[in-house]
Amino acid sequence: MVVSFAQIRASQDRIFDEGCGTRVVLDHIMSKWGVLVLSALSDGTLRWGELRRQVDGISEKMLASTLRTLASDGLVHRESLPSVPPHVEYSLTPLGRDLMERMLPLVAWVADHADAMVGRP
Amino acid sequence: MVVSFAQIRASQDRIFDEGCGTRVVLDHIMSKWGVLVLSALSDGTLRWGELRRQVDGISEKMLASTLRTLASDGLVHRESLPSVPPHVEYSLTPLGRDLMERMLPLVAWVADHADAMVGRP
DNA sequence: CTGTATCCAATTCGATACTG
DNA sequence: CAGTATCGAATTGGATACAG
Repeated sequence: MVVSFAQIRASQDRIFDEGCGTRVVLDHIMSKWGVLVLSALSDGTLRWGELRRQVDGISEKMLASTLRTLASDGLVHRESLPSVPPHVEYSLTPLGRDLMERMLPLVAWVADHADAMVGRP
Repeated sequence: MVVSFAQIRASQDRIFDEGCGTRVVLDHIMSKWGVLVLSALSDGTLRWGELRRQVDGISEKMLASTLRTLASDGLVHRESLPSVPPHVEYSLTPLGRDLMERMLPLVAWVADHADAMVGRP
């Protein structure tokens, strides 16, 4: 198990340089909306409208853009059912579930400690 | 151990609403530069100039702003040694180390998988 | 060495309106 | 229902210069 940042850096040269894959993916999943969309989907499949309601404050533009990014990263699966009216479902891919196994403990920690942290002098 | 997003949500009402403490802290630590600064500090104390070199691409403005935010959240400790020329050291607080215990596994996962993810069709 | 101040460019983002 | 298109506002961010 990796426990130090030095170990992570050692695993590959220049792994945290600007524009490298690691930085790009970090920007996607650690973005304002990325975390929330991924977290919402970690409970199971959701439709477009359900996602929009669960992720408080997200605009349609940002939801569409976030979903496209996460899907192209292979973290989110989009399934369009051929019906009228349209019915589209979003879910985590196996890769996405693997990621959320690491992310949820972090989100849980923040939820636990946030109120003691904000507004400090 | 919390494993589902539903459990996290259940722990407090409206915990993921816009403007709530959880969202504010998430924005700080999951920000573009927040992750990288915290990661760099997780290896130990660093001076201003060392941080600037280790976090590739960060501007002085963003480094200053990121450090102020993380310090006011109680995650980073700033120690100014009274010498000429000035010598200032930054390190994680116990709270910051606690956080990084959850964040480093996530960063390590991304470093491992990023190159297989970016540039997918 | 460790920052702060200022200006300006780039990007993000939200509201609104509209389509299949 | 599930998006796309467009616009302008707001925010972010970098370069530079400078101060303690």
